[in-house]
Amino acid sequence: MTKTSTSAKDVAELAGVSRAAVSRCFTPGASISPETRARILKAADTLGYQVNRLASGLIRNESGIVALISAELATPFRSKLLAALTEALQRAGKVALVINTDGSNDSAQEALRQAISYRTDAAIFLSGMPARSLAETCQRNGMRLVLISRNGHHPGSLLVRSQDEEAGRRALAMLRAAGCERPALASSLTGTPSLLARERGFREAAREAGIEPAEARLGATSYDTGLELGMSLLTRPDRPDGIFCTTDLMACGVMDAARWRLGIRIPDQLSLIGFDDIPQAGWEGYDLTTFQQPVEDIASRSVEWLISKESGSEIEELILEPRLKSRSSVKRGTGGSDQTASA
Amino acid sequence: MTKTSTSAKDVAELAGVSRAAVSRCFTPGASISPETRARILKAADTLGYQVNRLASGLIRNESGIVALISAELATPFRSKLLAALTEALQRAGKVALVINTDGSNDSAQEALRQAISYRTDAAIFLSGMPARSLAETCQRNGMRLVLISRNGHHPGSLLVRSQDEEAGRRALAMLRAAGCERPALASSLTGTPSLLARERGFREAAREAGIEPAEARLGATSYDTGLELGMSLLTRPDRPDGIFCTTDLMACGVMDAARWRLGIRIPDQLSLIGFDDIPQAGWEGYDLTTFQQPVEDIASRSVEWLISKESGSEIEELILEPRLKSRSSVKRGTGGSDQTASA
DNA sequence: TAAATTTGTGTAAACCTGTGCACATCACAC
DNA sequence: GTGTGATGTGCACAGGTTTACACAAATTTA
Repeated sequence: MTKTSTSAKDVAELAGVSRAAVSRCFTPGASISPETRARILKAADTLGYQVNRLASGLIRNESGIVALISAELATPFRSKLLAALTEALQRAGKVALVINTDGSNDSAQEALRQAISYRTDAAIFLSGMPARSLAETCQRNGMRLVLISRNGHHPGSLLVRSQDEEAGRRALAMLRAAGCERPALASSLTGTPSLLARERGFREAAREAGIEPAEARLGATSYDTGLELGMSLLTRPDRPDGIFCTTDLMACGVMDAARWRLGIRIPDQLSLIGFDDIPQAGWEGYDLTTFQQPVEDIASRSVEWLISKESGSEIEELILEPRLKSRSSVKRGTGGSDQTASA
Repeated sequence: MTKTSTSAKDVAELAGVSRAAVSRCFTPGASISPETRARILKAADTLGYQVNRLASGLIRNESGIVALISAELATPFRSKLLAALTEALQRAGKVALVINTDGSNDSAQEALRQAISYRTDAAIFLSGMPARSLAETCQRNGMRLVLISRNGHHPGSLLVRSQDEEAGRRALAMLRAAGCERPALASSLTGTPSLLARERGFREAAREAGIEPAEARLGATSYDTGLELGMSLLTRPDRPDGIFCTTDLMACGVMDAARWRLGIRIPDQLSLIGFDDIPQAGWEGYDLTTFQQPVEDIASRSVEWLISKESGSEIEELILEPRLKSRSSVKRGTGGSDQTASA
């Protein structure tokens, strides 16, 4: 009936040692004799004792908790990243506190406050950005910050991103190599930095090639937006014959609009390229050519950075190369090889 | 350069009050005068003070943390549930600690140990089950346990599940009403209790109708398994004309195998029913008839239960009715209405 | 005006752990 | 016998908070 769980004191009494001994028993590398250690472990086992990490974190100033701050957790890409991050954290002996936001910076800021109140060892942002002043407060307190696919750069925090602009350029080159004469661009209105970079790369490469691509930008980064984008672009008089979607989720929507609503054949009449390599991109019906985000790398290297003790490690930006997943949604080139012209 | 963050003591000094006052300032309902409260809030703001919930949880014996224990976080249904749970928890002033497992009971047990070491207020299991003894230890310490779609029942914990068996029965009835003469069952080998119940319902209803349905059970509960299931069932000499898949994810695989590998038309030649109502089931190309799991309900009512102070609340089992989402993957009945025979 | 009540504040103990310091024990060598 | 070093243990404090208790001040009541 006791509301409070068993503490080190109880274990110490049962084992007939001091509280300090049981603390040392669970501290790797502490000086303790094998026999007392065994006696304590036995007592701990019968009592079902687990070290209280709240108290431990309080005194050691290291809670072992890392906050993951994100919006739209149920989205394929986000959930994939979330899974990879939680696994990487667990491998490193940390544990993930997941806080979801509505995507706004205010909401992310509030999430960070939550993280601070739990004295989180670090915070990883998948969405939004905290104000500079709060971020500085965090870092003064020894809390590491990781920003994934964010743009603004707080000194002392790690910035992880893909070569988005480059991918946009490659997408245009691939569409042209596939013989597309009217390439188009489809994106959302969210203004996410990584999406903007992909758009920019595509647009600039087009300009360099002397092409003015059709563009459509609508709503949120979702499948439904993809459907609308498809309808909007593919009912134009000068119908595009190749579309680069800044996200796989939207690409799936575009493909479905083309195939099921307009009867357009993929890739004969329309080539499609996405970004992220979500699981659905590999599904039989889509088989979408896309750029694979190295999710595992992002996760493991982020965690690696934030558990490295030396804050003086110079690396503060991590740019990863997305790997092209070439599938059947892009028409085989006009005899040319798959060489994509680089900038 | 101080490694330790600002504490209530700092705020108290700056505001010229005692540490107790600043504690009362942040405790709703505590007795404090408006002017000192204002002075403290101002001081807290300039110092960027956040109440240390580690220390708070230590003394109040209530950390505000709830553990979510699950495998395969990146799966559409799981991530949907996870998102709903984290949101519901945040609305209730709690915060979610996500621990992922490999699906085994041992792994879940280990996760629960982690939860205990953080003195979590509650633990919600989406996968696996802890041993009875450990579960009892938790409850003795005032930690609530919620088991979602699990079967074994620890007294004192909340069991949340859908009417799976009933849904299986309805699935068979619907296929028959659609004119299917060779209904079949497709499932995974994981032995998840909810999947088994759906299978059982389907099988029993078939037996009662004097039918012996074809069955296929393979591997994990995944899209790829669905592909294999589809190939396995649909290349039989007595090819099924209706399949109930115990999961949407597998149903998508079955549909893709039928449509893209075997050229079978849906629903003319094959009717399909799934379970869960994952987002992809509503996508244009699938438009899958399925049973919608009331994810929001599951989340909000679980959280409601676990924050209710009175552990004497008698309700210990929560059975939710999945809502039928009737879409185009099932052939329109032979003139009959959509009445599904109940047991 | 005195007594009784309310209101707000400070003091100190409690929660549970990690760890510096002092000390006891033991082995060993001289 | 003492000196030296190594090893293991206990004491006591620190870390940041909540809260019971005591008490002073302010307000109401008689």
